[in-house]
Amino acid sequence: MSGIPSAGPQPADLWPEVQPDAARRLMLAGVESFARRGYHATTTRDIAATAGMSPAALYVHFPSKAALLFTISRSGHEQVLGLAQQAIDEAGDPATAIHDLVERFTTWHAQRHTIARVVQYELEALPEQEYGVVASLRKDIERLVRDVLDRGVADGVFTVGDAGTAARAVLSLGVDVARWYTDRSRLTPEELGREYGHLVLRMLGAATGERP
Amino acid sequence: MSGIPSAGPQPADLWPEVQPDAARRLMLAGVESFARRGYHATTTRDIAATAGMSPAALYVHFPSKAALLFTISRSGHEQVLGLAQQAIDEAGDPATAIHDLVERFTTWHAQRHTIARVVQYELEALPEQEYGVVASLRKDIERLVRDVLDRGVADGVFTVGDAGTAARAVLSLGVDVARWYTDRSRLTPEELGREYGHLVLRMLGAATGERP
DNA sequence: ATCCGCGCTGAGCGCTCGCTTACACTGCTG
DNA sequence: CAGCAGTGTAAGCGAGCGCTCAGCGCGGAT
Repeated sequence: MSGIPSAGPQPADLWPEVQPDAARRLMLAGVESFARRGYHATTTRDIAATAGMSPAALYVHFPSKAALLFTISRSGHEQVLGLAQQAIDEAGDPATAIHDLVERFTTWHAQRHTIARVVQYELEALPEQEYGVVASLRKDIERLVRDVLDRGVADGVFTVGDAGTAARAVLSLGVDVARWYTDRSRLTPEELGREYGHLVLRMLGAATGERP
Repeated sequence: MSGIPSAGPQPADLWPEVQPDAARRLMLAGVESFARRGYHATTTRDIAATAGMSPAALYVHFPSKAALLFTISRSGHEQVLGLAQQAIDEAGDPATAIHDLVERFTTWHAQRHTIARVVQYELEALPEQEYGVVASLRKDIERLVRDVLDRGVADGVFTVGDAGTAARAVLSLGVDVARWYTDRSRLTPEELGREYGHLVLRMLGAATGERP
């Protein structure tokens, strides 16, 4: 159905547009630290040390530790939203759309599992206003999936008891990948994405013409 | 297939065996605080205030804040392991076993979503030794699911590309419920459990004799 | 040659953290 | 009644936190 080539597993080329270079290094260091220990257990000294700078350097580029998290989180959510939207736009029918969306969504969460962990599990640490921005992006993503599911049910390709619950389940599978996937996991991000795309179609009652 | 009656949505009767009463109130306060803000963002003063005591009272019953988390986490993991084991023991075949396991697992995570959040998402805050104990319980749970899946594949009732990946997916669905479920969610824990039990059977390629 | 402004640092401020200590109250036991 | 174990508190210690600030080095414009 889709078959996206891997963009490379390293996050080195994340945020190529962020200027100056030091700000990007701080974001990278923040992702690393937040993912490993969690936002609240991470100190600004940790982040600075990982980025090879003094603690005060953080405040030259970001007004606060929370603002650094927000920049990371918003960017990640925008990437995911874009990737979901693209999968839907490029697909002709709901089954292909859901399949490709799940495949790319899952692959992204496995490939970028460090940033994905921050994106999915540290958003409650955001200040109220910033949280609102991110929450709105999350609603957009859920709405996208929900709408495709509704179309599929209307077309008779999906059979689900409750579309809202099914949408949650579809996203849950991909989101949870960020929790358990590591670089030592047996399947590559692409293999996992393909497998999950398949599982989800079956879960939704869409015949995929398979047999072992 | 199963149909477990709800044990009551309130966690008031959790840990009825914990003595003295003040220790249980502290655990309850800890669960509440850890779930809402996360372990590291929770202060011992928060916990004590929620339990209606002075900060020093915590140390009468627990040697440290981390020990309180450990007590909560271990107990929760033991409950989940027990519930999974029981579902398997009571079922005659792999399909029924997986269905009932997912149903009870999901219902538990929705009904006890506050403690489930702590159990599933705060374990990395545990000290190394305590983490080991909990990690071992988690391995037991995963092994349980994995074994049932293997049996089902051998019997020809399940069709999956990779049993390990499928086991992860099955557990992911239930675990992630703790992240998004709230008391205001549209489906009751029991309804959600039934729906997820159904979805998982279909995901595993087990015909359930359904049609809308 | 001088100046400016950006990127960065060393030092440290004010505060809150987990936890300890000294002590008080209660009810039970001899 | 004295003694004691169990349960609680008020006060506060030392450490580490997020963040600030005065100043420094340096490349480019004047």
